[in-house]
Amino acid sequence: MSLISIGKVAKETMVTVETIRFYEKQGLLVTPQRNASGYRQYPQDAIKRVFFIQRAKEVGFTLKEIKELLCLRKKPGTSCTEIKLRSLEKIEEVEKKIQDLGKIKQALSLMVMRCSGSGDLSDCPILETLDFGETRSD
Amino acid sequence: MSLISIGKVAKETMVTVETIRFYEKQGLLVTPQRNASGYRQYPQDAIKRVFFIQRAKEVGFTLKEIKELLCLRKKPGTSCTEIKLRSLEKIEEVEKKIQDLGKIKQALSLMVMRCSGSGDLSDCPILETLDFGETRSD
DNA sequence: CTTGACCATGAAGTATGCTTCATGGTTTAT
DNA sequence: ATAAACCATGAAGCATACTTCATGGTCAAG
Repeated sequence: MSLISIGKVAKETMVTVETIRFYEKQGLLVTPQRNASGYRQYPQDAIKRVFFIQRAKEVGFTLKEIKELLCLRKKPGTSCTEIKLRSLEKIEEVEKKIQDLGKIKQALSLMVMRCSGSGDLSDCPILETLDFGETRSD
Repeated sequence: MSLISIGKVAKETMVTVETIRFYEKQGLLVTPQRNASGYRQYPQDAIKRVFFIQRAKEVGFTLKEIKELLCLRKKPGTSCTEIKLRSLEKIEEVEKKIQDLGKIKQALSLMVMRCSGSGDLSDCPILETLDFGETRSD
């Protein structure tokens, strides 16, 4: 039940109050209640939401995409089937990112192993060890 | 051996020639050889490099960070131990991102399951299903 | 009752990552 | 030999995601 101030949300999530107001303007945070003097009053929920935004940002989602993720919900006019479909699309996106990261990690690991070994690390190890396999030879 | 033009690199990697020149200016692509008329001549390698940049960008690395990744190499003055250390740091970063993505995927999957079930998707399913567990109650 | 910490708004400024523009030389096919 | 396609440079413009600034109201402590 207890409502919290914008400063509290900012402190908990380690972002500035300006950023929170910015997210609100961009539609990522629902416009909160105001108290008598016009101060924003957030539900505890808001903290989770800001954390989610931060995490999603760190893995390459834009604010627009994050908004879409946060808006995947049942609105009058959207069918459950539609939400399901869009969620599945998003899951595919996420899986693609996980794969990409896996490849980057593999390349880095290989480099570490080479470093430990007798290897001569020449020009650009990360590129040598890295083969994404998309060099079309047409 | 065969060198390729900037246009070829652009076509293969599906970025614009301007972007490639921009990456060069930012130090992400090594300044290429020039032919008699001043045209850039890239090794095949450049294509891989641009692909790497694109992928790293999609998972949330900035150009500056990508440059660091691409520069993890043996330069006179850097010890193998140092490269190893920095690589291990990068691996941790990558693992953190993979974890974050896993959580986002989990939340999305849960939403899909709810959609399939009899569930009533109320306010914001992604937040309901999502618990990052970092709501400090101090 | 005032000082410092907090809140509000709107507008302008900044960093990143390109994109577009203006201008002009090169190469290739007809 | 000329038009279309490609290359070059530098400067300006643009979208995204904030940050800073200017200005002023609110509130709790001493």
